[in-house]
Amino acid sequence: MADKFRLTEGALRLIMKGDQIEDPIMQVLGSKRIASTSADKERFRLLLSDGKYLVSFAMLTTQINDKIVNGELVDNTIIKVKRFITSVINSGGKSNKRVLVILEMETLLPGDQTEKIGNPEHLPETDIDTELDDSTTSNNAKTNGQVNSSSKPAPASTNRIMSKKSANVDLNASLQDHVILPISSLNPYHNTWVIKARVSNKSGIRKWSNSRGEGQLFSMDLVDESGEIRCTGFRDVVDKFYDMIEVDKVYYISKCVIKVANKQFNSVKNDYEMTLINDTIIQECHDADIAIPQTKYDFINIDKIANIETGTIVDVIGICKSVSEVLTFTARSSGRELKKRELILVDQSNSGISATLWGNDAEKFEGSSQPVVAIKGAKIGEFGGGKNLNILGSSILKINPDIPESHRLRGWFDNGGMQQNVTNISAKSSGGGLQTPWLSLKEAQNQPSESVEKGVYFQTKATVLMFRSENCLYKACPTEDCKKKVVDMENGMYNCEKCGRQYPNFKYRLLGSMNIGDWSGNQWVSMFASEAEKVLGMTSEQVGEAAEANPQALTGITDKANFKQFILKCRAKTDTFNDEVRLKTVVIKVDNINYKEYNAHLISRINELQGMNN
DNA sequence: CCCCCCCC
Repeated sequence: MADKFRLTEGALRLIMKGDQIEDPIMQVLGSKRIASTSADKERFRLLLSDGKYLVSFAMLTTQINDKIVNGELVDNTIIKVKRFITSVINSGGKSNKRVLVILEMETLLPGDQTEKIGNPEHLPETDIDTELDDSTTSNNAKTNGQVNSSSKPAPASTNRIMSKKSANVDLNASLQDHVILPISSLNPYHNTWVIKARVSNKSGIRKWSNSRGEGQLFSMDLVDESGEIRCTGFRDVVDKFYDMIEVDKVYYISKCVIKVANKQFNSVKNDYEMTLINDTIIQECHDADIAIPQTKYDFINIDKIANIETGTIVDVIGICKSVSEVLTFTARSSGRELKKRELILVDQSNSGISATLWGNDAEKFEGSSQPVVAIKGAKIGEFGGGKNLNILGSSILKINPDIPESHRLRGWFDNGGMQQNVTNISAKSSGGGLQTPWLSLKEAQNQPSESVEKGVYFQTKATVLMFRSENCLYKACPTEDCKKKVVDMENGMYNCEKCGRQYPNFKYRLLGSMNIGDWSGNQWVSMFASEAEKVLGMTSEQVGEAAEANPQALTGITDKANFKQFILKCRAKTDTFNDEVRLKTVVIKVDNINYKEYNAHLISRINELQGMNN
């Protein structure tokens, strides 16, 4: 039986000299797992025989590890080696070794149907060419591809992406002929490696300026079958590599610096990250290799997000059930003009969440067809007790990706999911749409610090004890939605620093501050114009006009608010001012007391206190 | 060496 498959005697001697042999037939005489770092994907070493010689420095590329794992390569198995590379490695100052890596193979005869053929002996070391290749020199160069082209060396002249400044590297060098290491095996202690990775995401070029200097940077996410890694280039390296990198393309990459990733800022699943340097070599890989995966997701159902901490980075897939227009507004904190678009994503957990796209992402998005939206690396945010998602610059957003989860969702949505009532976990006030809880002022003041750091929402029936008249009115920018205080230029013009221009007019706006009391205590609270107007029973404009006519009138107006009672929806949040932490309470909504509702609440509380609710 | 991703 084994006669049918004559081993290619002597093949290993040629191979270990760096030659290529077409489809040599060999016998596996043993295999073992290579001890590796914890982060490493497992690798297997083979004892190979060509019938005459034995080589123990043979490995499988990790893509075909399953052949060992599933028992296909038991001892004595006869294989045809269809694609392989050899490479000289020098690890840790010891003598050089040439290793043989099998990239593609076919089992000709299972090991249990034959036995060891011949009496092979270890290939003498003198027969192994361990001359260190100059930098990245290809072993194929020695045979010029004539013996065999099965490893498909790219013509040296074409499609080469290489840093011009790395001219010291042999331009005939092709990284593809090197041992390709899995991304998961990269670590800071080993710097001679080549990876083959798909660029799954690429940032824009960002400039920074801080106390330590300024510069520019860009980053990209690299992924292979073993894992992923974030890769960043700084300053002039940006100019060198930025344009040549295209998302979704596969590259051979070598000579980067590997350092420990700062997990605080890097959600890519790798303990390390890499930095592009001047010596870095990047070469595009042209043979489409399906073993290099597309984006890796770790999807979480939308309903689960309700219970995940704000700030966490997650992967989410959902149907874009609805989408807002692009909204433009000015950030109160930074004064910057922002653009956003909000999507409602729903999934089979019958939950929905608001996902916000920013800037360019917001403008580009087209969601009218209710597509599947997959997001890798969205950041969980919180507003009014509900959770939402922010699509960051580092997030990967894909529309209708061709992945099973996407097809499953489509099927669900188009066959009934569309009509399902979903729980919107972005709804204001925590607990998924529950009404704002009733707390007394004293209870609100005694909330645990971790709660008030995030903000506690509550409502209470309170009496206005004193509405402050000082500074309750200001002259605001007349532009719609810009509420910034303007500076009177004393020449009939009013300057808005936020809008950066002057206007001949302004708008009066109220800014309410009052002391309120309920049965438990009292509290200073502030509120914006819309709510202050409800308390005073006048519009900002009316108050402004009255004060302009007679400044003395202002105290009369604010005094009228005293002893009025309202249902106040508030947010209590800690605020640090001059190193002092204090509780800041903002009235979000002022409502007149609906006695029917309020009495129902009181009755419910009484029943609760009497233990009659259950 | 960045590390911002914003708003109600």
